[in-house]
Amino acid sequence: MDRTIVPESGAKLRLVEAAEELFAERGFEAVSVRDITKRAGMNIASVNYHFGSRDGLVAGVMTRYITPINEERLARIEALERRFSGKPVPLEEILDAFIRPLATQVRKSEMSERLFLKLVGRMFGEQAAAMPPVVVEQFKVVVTRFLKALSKALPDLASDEILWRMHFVIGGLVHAMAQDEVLQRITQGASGNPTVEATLSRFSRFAIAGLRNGLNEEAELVEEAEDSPQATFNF
Amino acid sequence: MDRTIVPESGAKLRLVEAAEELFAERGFEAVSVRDITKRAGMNIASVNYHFGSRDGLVAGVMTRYITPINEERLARIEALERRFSGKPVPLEEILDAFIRPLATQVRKSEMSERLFLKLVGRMFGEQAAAMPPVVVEQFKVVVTRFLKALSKALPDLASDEILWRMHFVIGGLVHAMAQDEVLQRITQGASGNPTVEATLSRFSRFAIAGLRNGLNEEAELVEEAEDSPQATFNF
DNA sequence: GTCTATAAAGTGATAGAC
DNA sequence: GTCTATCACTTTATAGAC
Repeated sequence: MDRTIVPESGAKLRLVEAAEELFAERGFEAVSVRDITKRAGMNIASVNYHFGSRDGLVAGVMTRYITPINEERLARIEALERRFSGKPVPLEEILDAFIRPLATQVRKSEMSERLFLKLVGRMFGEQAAAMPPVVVEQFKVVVTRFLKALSKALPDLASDEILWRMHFVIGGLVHAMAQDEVLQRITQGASGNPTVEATLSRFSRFAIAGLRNGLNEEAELVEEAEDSPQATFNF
Repeated sequence: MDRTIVPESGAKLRLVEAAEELFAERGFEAVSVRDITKRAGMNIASVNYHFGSRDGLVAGVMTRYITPINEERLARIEALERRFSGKPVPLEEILDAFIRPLATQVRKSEMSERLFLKLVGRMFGEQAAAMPPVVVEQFKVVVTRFLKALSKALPDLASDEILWRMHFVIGGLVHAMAQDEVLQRITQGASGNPTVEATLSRFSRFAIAGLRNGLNEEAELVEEAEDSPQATFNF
């Protein structure tokens, strides 16, 4: 049995590609080994032979795109930090380093844009339980690195506020990726049919405004916003 | 068999309550009828007797909280439109009408805050396929109504831009609700242990900034000061 | 309404022939 | 590496006794 999780060619690749499509369409839980082997045109036993178990295949699918995305994120943020040598990296650049790798990998992928984004969206939206430990660990590294950069770019924000805002950003990103057909259905196509780049760019502008909220405005407003966050919305 | 989907008391309620907890913890797909009846301390056949099928129970769980939330949203936006009689309702008020009902229902619920938010978050995050048609229809009404209000509040934004921004808002909201433990784990508790109200309030400020991005902020602030005397909302 | 027993179909995994 | 056949188990649903 091949030890590599994600192969470049052969039977493993065929299985991974069939699984990706099905997982994107129906979710990780709702697809059986039989569904996958049937679509791949392979034998039922092949999943266990090549991946050890169904979970092994799930891990392979998760790793295949998430790893390059996170590696590109790290490479970009490191390049930015070198370029700005100690000084804070502008917020726009940080967010670009976080989001652009999605577009990069979409282009590399042979899946349709729509399916690719659904797949990546599901990896976060659904249980992280199936995520292989390696990927989870890599994620921690990425998040930690980006939070540190954000802290320098937004020095007037409390660190827990940055944490929460980044959490909201990731949520919007995941949702925008995975749930596009919901938007289409509710609005009967009024959202147009934009490219992935256009949507990600639209999202970036939205997210930057949210991250920067309360800064760069009147000083009074900043004070107010940070003093009593709860009183703002008196539930 | 009782025809009401969500009962006030008795066997149906016990099943719904057990199901809610399990769905919140593990997701709608990963829980079996056996799991539910076991936790409810009831017989395996009771789900089919009381709800016709597993899907009937899922529909009951979905309806139980989403319906009141959407009804409260509609009541609030209608009240606002009456109060502002034709003039645009301020953005802060619109978003408040959309988000506050979540806090209202959390308080009414007997579940823990954490579990309740995970449950509601999952209803959107996971497939809307299981959502009963009545609820889907109600959702369309809510979204349409709020988009119209947003268009009046943000007259300089193209309608498809408003659509997308609202989509990002809902995504951040869902993610913030359903995935709190991810945030906790990655950051080892640095996000604090805020109340639901505090989190929703934090999110509101983030979302309003994103929605308003690119518009003339000074003009907005002046208008806001004149239009809404209750300046407790310092967005 | 509640229970037992069971049907009918699906699940992941594997032994062993080729 | 690929295949068949099958195991052991779980799933939802239901018929029928009480």
